[in-house]
Amino acid sequence: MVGDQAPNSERSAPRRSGLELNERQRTVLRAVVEDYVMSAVPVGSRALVDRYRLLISSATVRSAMAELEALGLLSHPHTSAGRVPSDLGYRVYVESLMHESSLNDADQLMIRHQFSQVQLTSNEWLRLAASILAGSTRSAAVVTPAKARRARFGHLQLVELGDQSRLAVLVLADGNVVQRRLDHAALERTMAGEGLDQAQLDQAAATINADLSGMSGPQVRRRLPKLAGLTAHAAEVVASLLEDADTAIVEEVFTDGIGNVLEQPEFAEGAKLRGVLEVLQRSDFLEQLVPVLARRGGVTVIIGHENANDAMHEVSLVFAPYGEPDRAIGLLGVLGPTRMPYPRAIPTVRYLATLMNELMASHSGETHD
Amino acid sequence: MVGDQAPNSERSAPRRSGLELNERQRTVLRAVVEDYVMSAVPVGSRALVDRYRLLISSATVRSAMAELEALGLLSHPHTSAGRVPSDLGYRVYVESLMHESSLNDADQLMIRHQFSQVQLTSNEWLRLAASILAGSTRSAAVVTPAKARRARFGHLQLVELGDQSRLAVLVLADGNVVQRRLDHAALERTMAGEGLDQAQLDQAAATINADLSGMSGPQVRRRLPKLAGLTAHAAEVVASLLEDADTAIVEEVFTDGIGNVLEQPEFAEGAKLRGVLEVLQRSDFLEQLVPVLARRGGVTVIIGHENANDAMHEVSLVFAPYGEPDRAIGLLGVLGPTRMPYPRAIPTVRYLATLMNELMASHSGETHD
DNA sequence: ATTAGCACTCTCCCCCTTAGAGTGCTAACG
DNA sequence: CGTTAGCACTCTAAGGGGGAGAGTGCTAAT
Repeated sequence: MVGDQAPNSERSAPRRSGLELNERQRTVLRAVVEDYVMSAVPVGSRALVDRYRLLISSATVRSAMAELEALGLLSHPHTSAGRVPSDLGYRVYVESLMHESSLNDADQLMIRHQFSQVQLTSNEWLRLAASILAGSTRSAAVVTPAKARRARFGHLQLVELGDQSRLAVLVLADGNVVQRRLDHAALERTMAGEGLDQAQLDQAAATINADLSGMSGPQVRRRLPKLAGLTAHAAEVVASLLEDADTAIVEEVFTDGIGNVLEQPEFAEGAKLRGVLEVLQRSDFLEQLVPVLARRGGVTVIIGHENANDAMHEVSLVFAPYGEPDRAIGLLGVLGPTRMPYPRAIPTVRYLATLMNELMASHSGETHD
Repeated sequence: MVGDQAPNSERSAPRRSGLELNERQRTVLRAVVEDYVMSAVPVGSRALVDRYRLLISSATVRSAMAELEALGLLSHPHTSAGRVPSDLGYRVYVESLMHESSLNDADQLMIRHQFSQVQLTSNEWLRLAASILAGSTRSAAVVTPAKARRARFGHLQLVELGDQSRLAVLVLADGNVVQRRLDHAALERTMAGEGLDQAQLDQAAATINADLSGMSGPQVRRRLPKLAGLTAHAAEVVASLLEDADTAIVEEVFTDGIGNVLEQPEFAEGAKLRGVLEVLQRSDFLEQLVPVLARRGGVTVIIGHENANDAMHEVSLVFAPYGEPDRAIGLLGVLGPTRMPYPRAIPTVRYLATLMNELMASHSGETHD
């Protein structure tokens, strides 16, 4: 329905050198990939002609396989097993062999329905997106919230809480919200006065708002000396809030369907996933991915060793950015073994990215805690 | 340092019938549990006397083991393997055999240091808490944000965004924040007027705030008819925001260290964790745990089959609530195989719970997005 | 009551064998 | 000359003995 026919150039990570396959090789490679993705069992020449009703003999398939292996597209676990696609083999498949079925209308409707079903706030969108991705690709899904690369001041509100403290709520230019409770001591430093009522707080906030609109943390900090005494510490608070928001771009990552991956035979030995989970959870891996994917746009597929991170050498990523390039960018996608159902994963990821775009751009952009 | 000597009664889930062990049985059971927790290998009588320098012979240990097995505290994988503690065996160990070393000062300091290190917002506290729990117990950690059982109105702010829309930021009585962007259409219904400037918005908010303070979603909704026309739709928005907050009590769950569990031999076959992960992520499992743990207070240990949920029959939970019972309650704890280092996990969980309490209660209660 | 001794049981591991799948090569075929 | 049938070869996976070792339970002696 939306953006499902992206050009191939959009999704390839590395540029391939002129790798020209004849029709038979293409057919065989496609069949090997698809069979192996289904069965997880190395596929032999005989099985291939049987299952795919190829009109050639197994011997012919064998020689084609040998050619593909020489090209580095297939590999041999050992002499007498079937063939398995190499990372490069998957790459060729994804770029020029795959029949990429755009997500059918029923699926699209079903997904849309799930989103419309609930009174959702944006973090729940993320959770739901992850859940849908995981469910319909049988892989692990990862969704990060959309945040601006550099946090900018939007609007500050000072709120009186029940007790002595105040809450500083800072709406960023990208629509996200950062907040901090100010205790009594901090408040005195900020306001140089006690017992301020809400009207006075609003007054103070108005001053700040007029002054700092659109600024980043460092800018606010540079501006500090020039501010009237009243708001100096408040500006300090604002600056540190903005800087917090900067450093924690991908603060929360929503994942789902890790169990799906654990079920795959390549990860039957659970410890193999350990490194992947750690990279996902702890490092700035996703954060570094944001600008890369944002620049490329559309769906990016990263297969096995194409992945820079060692821990990720046995998995593939199918990811897309969403959001508005100049405002807030988030990531969403799936992670699974290289033996991944790309023709399913890619349109699903693409569709969800466009859907998230719609949701963000159009009317009710809600956010929750 | 704080609250580390809780009475035993505080942490047992089921009440045990009078199960009286003599000194030798206690010693043997303790040794079996501790050895098995360390090694993951069924422990034999001979190995036990060797490793623990028991002053009795292996034959004596054997008969003690047979007694313990008759009592249901130990079990036998098969005739000629060593003994393994049963769930009940762990239970007895946890309740009356364990030497629970309170977290030593160095560890406490180290943890405190990590919290003081960063300019943290509350969700990052949660993440950090999970990370520390996972790291120091070598299990999976789970932390949920502290939320009030029933969301109550605290303070509403209407914020003008750059474009045509406004943002409704609702600070709940428990200090959490819910927000929703109001598009143009919604805004007209709300305010019956366009081009309202910030001052007018503040005015409108003030009216609402005076009226709805402390109310729950349904209460707001009941009050709707009595409100002046101007704020009717705004109140509707408030009500639905409150109800959203209600239904999504445990909206975000921070987990860490799943890889630790995958490394344990009992979960070497990764798929065994699948059910557990699903329960944790999808169901209301944790949500149901909140009131139970809150009522019990302190650290609760749930071992294997004590767990109501079938998927959890092979894991143990060591959890504690944190927060203030009447305001906001959250959960934190670890999940691992029943073969868990309880004497380490329990004090760690307890310490982190008290630490989170301190952080929440005392000066800078910050919250972020 | 405790312990030494001993027969017995069971798993684990190693090794061997076999069956089966799949390959690569060669020679025949259209 | 590309394609195919045939065949020898290779390698794995699965199954079937043995030990070896660990551990038990029982009994008799202390």
